[in-house]
Amino acid sequence: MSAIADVARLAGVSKSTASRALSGNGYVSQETRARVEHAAAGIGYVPSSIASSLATGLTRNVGVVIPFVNRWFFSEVLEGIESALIPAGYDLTLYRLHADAVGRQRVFDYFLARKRVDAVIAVGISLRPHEVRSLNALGKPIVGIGGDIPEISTLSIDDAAASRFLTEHLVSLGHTRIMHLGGDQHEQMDFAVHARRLAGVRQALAAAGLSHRDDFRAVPYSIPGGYAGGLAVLSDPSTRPTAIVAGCDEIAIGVILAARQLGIAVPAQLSIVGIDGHTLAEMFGLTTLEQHPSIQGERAVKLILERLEPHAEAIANERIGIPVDFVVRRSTTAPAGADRFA
Amino acid sequence: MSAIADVARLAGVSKSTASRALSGNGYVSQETRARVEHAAAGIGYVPSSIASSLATGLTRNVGVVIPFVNRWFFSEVLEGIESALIPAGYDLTLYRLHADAVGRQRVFDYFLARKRVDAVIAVGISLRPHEVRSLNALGKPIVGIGGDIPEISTLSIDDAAASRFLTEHLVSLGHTRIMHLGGDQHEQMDFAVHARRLAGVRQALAAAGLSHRDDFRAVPYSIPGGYAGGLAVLSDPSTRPTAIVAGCDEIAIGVILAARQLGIAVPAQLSIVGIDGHTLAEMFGLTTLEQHPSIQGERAVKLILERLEPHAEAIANERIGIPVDFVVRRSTTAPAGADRFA
DNA sequence: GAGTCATGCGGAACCGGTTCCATAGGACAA
DNA sequence: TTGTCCTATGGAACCGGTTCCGCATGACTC
Repeated sequence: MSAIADVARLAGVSKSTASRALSGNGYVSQETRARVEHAAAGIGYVPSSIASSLATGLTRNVGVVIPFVNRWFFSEVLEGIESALIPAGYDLTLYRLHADAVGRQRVFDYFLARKRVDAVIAVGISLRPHEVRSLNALGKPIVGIGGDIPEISTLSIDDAAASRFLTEHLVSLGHTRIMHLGGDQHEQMDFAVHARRLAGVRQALAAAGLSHRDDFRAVPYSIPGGYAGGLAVLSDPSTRPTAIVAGCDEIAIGVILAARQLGIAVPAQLSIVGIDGHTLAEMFGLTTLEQHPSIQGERAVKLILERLEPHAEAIANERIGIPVDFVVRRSTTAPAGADRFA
Repeated sequence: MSAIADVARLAGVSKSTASRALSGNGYVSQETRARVEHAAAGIGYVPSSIASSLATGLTRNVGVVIPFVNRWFFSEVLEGIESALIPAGYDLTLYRLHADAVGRQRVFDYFLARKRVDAVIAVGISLRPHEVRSLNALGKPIVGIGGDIPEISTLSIDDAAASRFLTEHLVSLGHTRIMHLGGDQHEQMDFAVHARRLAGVRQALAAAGLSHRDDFRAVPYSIPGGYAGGLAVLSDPSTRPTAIVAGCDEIAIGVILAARQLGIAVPAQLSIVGIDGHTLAEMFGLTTLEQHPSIQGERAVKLILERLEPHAEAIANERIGIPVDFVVRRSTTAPAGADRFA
């Protein structure tokens, strides 16, 4: 194991000069620097980031806590975080936070606190006040994605506004029997995303005077979930809605497949909208509200890096709304028989 | 910043005794241990894993290099790795290795080598000999997933055998016009997965005397890729195959959607098989060969942990074949008009 | 010619744990 | 009674960098 002391000896300088030469901090003559670098290359010197971290107090490592890595939204966010973090010279340590409270406790107490990371990005996880406090006490910046967390900066779309907007769009097309297929209210994760999206739909329906009893059905947040839910909701022609606001694109795609299965023409007999901008949305001609999760990840990194600047003292915590893009494709139109220009 | 020295002072013992009391190594009386623990709790002592790493030479951190996190196979593997690593007390540091060589070089030189990790798991990335050597020189165990890498232990399915088996299955059903829709031979990643799967199909076709010119079409490894390829291949009834071996389940699902689009009945007019065991395979009734990527991730962790045992000196490098499960669903049958028992 | 300042470098302390070594008391066996 | 072993603890070295401080040199200013 060759250390910087070996490099120094070989170059005939002191440890401190070798350190300065290799790190570029402080005064070192051109000639000395060259000698040190040559010596380092000669013995294949590799600096120990651990020793460096201990001395400087900086790990150059950011912890990402996330509930899933194999779901579209989360993997996209993770990709965005990774691609922004590495060029900035930071490592990414991944902590998947399961539903189980013990594991969560363990991650916070055992891993995050132990000065292993300089900062934390929480994706789709609502940190508890004491979790925020313990991280704050260690002076570690935190940024959240996916919902509001008191006392820290967060990045998210406005879920209620999103589904309200989509519902209003369907209303403006002339639909009157609109239904929401979204996530189970009891199975949602920390942020009440499912509840907020449902609320948005209901707000729009109420505003249009189109509220009705069967305005919602809970389904798993996946293509099979949307498919099964779609079959259930669409099979009876007498009660069938003319438009569906899906809780996410995956549900929407499932509903499209269910409609095809039942021989219901989309959009002629059924309009469908989703939220996400999923990779498959284009192929299925899905009208959706894109929320660009990978950009959310990149922006979170930018916020973290700002807070990691040496001088940056207290940056105000803010709730940053992520802009969404409404993309109209072939899954929406006016309901059959409606006069579009009524 | 309270350190172990503060704990020691508060408990009226030496640093060494405090360390022994808290870590559980060495002799400490019950009474002293209790005093130390009480003192630690009192001032909210949090050990620095960095300092511990420097002293012990162990980071309790495993590096995972992976080309994607937002593709099914890779995210499943990652999930499997994570869920096995955390309970073992290890952190997971993620390095996404892009196609670009500069980034790759950087990851290896700048991050992995710097003693930040105790071991490396390479997923879907064929480490170069010098990369393996540099990691070996640092005494860091490596395990690969997805293909063979000289000099290290690897975990993978036998790609050629898999596609050969599936092709043989279609042959045994009586199909004679079998085609492969797989990945572009020039766009594959490090491991020649695309080439090997194509080779397996051709071996089986040749063995059955069914070789033909139009036995392969290159498509993107995705549902839209399979869809577009499917439309192209299936639109002409005179040249249409009666069975398709897809390079992966996503392509297979795309082909199923293309067939539906063209009004081709699956499996009556077209049999389709995939490789993967994708989450959506069941919903589409896809006959496939499951390769359980999350289990591959878990097994890789097991291998890594064995190699990380203090005494474990030289464990032989082996190529471990991952068992696959053949799951027959509704996408395969004998070709129309064929006498199944001929 | 004395004072100031920028540059270049070595020595030593420091980050916060772990662990080797020495010391000492008590139990137990020969 | 002496020797040996086990337990319990403190002191100090150590892991491998970074950085503060001090000293020396040379250029430049007044």
